Amino acid sequence: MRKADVKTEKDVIEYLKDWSVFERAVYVATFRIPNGKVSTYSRIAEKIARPKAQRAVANALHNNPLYPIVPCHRVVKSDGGFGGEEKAAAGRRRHVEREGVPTRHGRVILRDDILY
DNA sequence: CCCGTGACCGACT
DNA sequence: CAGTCGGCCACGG
Repeated sequence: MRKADVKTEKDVIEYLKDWSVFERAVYVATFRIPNGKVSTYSRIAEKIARPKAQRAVANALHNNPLYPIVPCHRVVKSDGGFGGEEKAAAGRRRHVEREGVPTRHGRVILRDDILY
């Protein structure tokens, strides 16, 4: 299956058939984040029943083979900041802003109504 | 099986 | 507010 044909959650799972169970869980959870909203590495970790695996979640998203179908740009740090290399981080920030998420001082304003 | 590597986090200075 | 520190964890070598 080609990346361009990945549309549904099932497609995501099939496309990632050879990846680990953990990584699939991370990508599926991220795939569910609605447009205009964001989540955090911690919250994703909680959603997949692995509350203490935020670092592993970040590692997985770092290797996201389905960007932007799996919207890893909607996953931010606990303080609303964007992790990773400066250039890539800025790119994800602009992408999120374009989706209507408010930011300030380069960080997402984490309000309950925009948090997934 | 041990070890290094991170897009992390909360507490603390 | 910025910088440190220790704890955490999946993954690959």
